[in-house]
Amino acid sequence: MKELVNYILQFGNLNQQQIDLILSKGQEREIRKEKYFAEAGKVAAEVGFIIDGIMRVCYYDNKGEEITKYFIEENNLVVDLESFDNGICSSCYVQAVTDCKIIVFSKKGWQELLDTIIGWDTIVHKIISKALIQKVARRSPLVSEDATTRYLSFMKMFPNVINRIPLSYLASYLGITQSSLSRIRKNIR
Amino acid sequence: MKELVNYILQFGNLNQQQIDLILSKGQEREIRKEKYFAEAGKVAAEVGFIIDGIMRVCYYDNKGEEITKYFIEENNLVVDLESFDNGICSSCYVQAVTDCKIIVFSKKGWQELLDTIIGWDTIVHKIISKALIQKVARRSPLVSEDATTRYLSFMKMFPNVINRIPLSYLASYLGITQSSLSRIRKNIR
DNA sequence: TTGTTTTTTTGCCATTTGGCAAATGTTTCT
DNA sequence: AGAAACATTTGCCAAATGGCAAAAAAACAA
Repeated sequence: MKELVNYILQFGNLNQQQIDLILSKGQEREIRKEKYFAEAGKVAAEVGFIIDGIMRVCYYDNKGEEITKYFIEENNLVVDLESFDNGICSSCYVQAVTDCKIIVFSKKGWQELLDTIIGWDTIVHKIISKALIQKVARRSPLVSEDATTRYLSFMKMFPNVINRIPLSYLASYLGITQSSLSRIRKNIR
Repeated sequence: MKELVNYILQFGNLNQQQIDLILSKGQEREIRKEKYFAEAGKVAAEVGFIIDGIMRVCYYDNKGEEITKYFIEENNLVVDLESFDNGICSSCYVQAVTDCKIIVFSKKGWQELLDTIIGWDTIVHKIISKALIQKVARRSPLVSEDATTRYLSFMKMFPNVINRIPLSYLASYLGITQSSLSRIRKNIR
């Protein structure tokens, strides 16, 4: 759980008692590659923190194509905020891309922390804002760059991810076809 | 200021005194078409709420091309959060696309509200989360759709914006060239 | 109105990317 | 190891988009 504690303390200070309380609400869980942490059509009921592994958020577009919206790496929260906060059905799947180890908080446990620990809500706000800003920042350049540039940027940004994920996931994330991505790889070598 | 009050009250309850305090910190300002509300390289020092008009956030990519990252319409907050919160230089310009009327809060006034009004931070957080989630939701489909679909989606989503903005802004927002966008328009008619 | 400037459209052709299917390579399971 | 399932690469050609420059249209100013 050390990773989670370090992560949280970046965003604000907590005493040992508060940290222990937080950890007491978290439950460690393993998720096998390709298994789902959350599914479209269901209401998100848990907040996860990835200790090890890579997950992805994906959905099916109106042509039935599976689109990877983003990847989430180690040391990040994973939750469909819109669904979790508002109790509405999620439109995305959250799937383990590699075998993952995560810490899970139930909605109930999470709420208890918010009610109990003074300042926890502020920390959570900061974490969430940062994550959302990061999502926008990562997704935006993909619109204007050409395919090769997108791939190179991804490599630069996630050097340790690129060899752990299937090409098809990456292609849909970058907004290109598998074959195009394969050709781009070839040209770069 | 009625618009601002309605907007805020969607996210939480406040009494009249609190509302008056908020409004007292806001200052009405007009921004002429093409003028800037905020500039790249400067630290964001104000939060704005657009009463009337359309603004856009844009930057110059490494080829020197001007890219519109998103449009912001009436009844939305406008602020570069990363810059405003962390005191770092902004990487984007915020520019009026049409003549705009906005309500402006200085960083100082904004902070005073946060310090004074209990629950205001929660409301602000909700507003910001929603806005960020919306940004991701709008930007994401642009990656995977083809150019014509992007344009049609934009038209559907912003029917009352499309005729108020120059083609060049829209093209860079959609990630295509002006000429392509012009041809797409032609084919649709 | 007239002339000037800016924006948008269009033509021509090059380049990029997609679609499909077959071939090759890799993983998984027994 | 061998077979089956799955992932990636490749070839071929079609379709989409870009680049550039000129023409047309629209907006603006005198």
